[in-house]
Amino acid sequence: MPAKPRYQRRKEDRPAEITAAAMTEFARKGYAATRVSDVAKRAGVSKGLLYLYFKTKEDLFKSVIRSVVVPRVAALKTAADSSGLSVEEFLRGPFTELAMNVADSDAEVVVRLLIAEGRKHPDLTAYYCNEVILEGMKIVRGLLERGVARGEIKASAAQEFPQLLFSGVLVSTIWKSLFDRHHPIDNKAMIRAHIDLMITALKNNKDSD
Amino acid sequence: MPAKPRYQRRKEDRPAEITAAAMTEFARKGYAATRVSDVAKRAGVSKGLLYLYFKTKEDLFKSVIRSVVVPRVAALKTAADSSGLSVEEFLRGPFTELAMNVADSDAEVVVRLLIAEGRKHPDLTAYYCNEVILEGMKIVRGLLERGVARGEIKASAAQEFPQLLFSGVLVSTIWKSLFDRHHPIDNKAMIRAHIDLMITALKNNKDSD
DNA sequence: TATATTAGTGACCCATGGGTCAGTAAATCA
DNA sequence: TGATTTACTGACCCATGGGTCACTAATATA
Repeated sequence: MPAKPRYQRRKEDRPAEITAAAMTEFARKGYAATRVSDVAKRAGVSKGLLYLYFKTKEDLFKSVIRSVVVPRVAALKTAADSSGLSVEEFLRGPFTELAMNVADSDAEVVVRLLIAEGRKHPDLTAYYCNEVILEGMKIVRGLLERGVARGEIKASAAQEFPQLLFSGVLVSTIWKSLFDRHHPIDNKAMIRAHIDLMITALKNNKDSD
Repeated sequence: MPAKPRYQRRKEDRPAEITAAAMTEFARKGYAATRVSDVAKRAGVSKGLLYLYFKTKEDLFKSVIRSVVVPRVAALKTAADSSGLSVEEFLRGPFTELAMNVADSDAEVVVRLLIAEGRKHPDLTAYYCNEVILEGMKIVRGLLERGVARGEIKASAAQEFPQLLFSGVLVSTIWKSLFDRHHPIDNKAMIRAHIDLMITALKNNKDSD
């Protein structure tokens, strides 16, 4: 009777499994405080194997970021394309959905990691800036301009700074990661409140009273 | 002729000087990547002396945070007390001033450090949450309630989530630290834009059109 | 069943950097 | 002008953890 093999060779699945394990560890302890050996252990793999698939720890970090960001960007683009929607419909529909999703998923960790470690990885930050931030801004800006043209909303500085539309999610993310244990709040309600405020602001001229 | 002394004993000034040096180093490289010896060198002091005034590296970190936070909280309280101001006057006056100040000073670094390292220092985070965040929220909430009572603004979810008023500064801080080199923006204009939007939202009911 | 290939292992190397402490010299005091 | 105190130095210690590599064994092939 042959003893069961000590391990199986699963070349295809290893990178994804290791990336997922790294995600978990980074989320718990941050980048610097996470040991590569812990990631390996969580992935059920030796440290040596990890270094077969990832050249360095930084490489692993980048892989974690991309694994979360790439599908999210795709989702945003899809949402933006499905739109004969009005500004309000878009913001209350797909936009809210995305915001909620970011607020309680892996993406939350990525936002935190990027803020924390971004400056040490300039090429990663550049990638993120172009592929996520500027892309997101372009979509929202386009939406707002169309809304103004259609007379749904008034012109405002939100067109110049569409990133402000995302500020609610940002607050929610940071709150969740830092203060929620000390002072828990209803994050989804807060995100909804922010979108409400923004919609009200967009519909009304700032000179009105 | 006596050679000039190799060093002077300056017990009073050392802690502040070391804290300032640490602030600079942490700002450049983050907490984990900063070597205690680098801080000492910048402060013009030996590593041994640093450990005479600060028990651990973490201790030093806490000192940095407090050194920036404490005077800022005082400023906010003062601003809040000087107020027969209307909501709009307060937001366009002292509040804007504080926001601008945070956006281009040491405070920016502290915000980043707290987001990055906060979870590893729970007692520091608790302190910050209570002394800064909840305090700031209380002030803004009080202001909003008074504004509603006086009929200056409409009731809104901003009363439940006054932290949303600060979301513009947060976006600005993070933008500056991560994306400004890739895609520079006028941060002060953005902060002003955010306050404009908020004021418009506060003055108008969300059912209006 | 022998041979070749390569996924996978884990003991090891060593640079790094937080923290210590025996000693030094600047100020203070008698 | 010694004697005492203590702010200050810097060489040292050693735990930590990123990264390597000689080896092992699971699969593929003939």
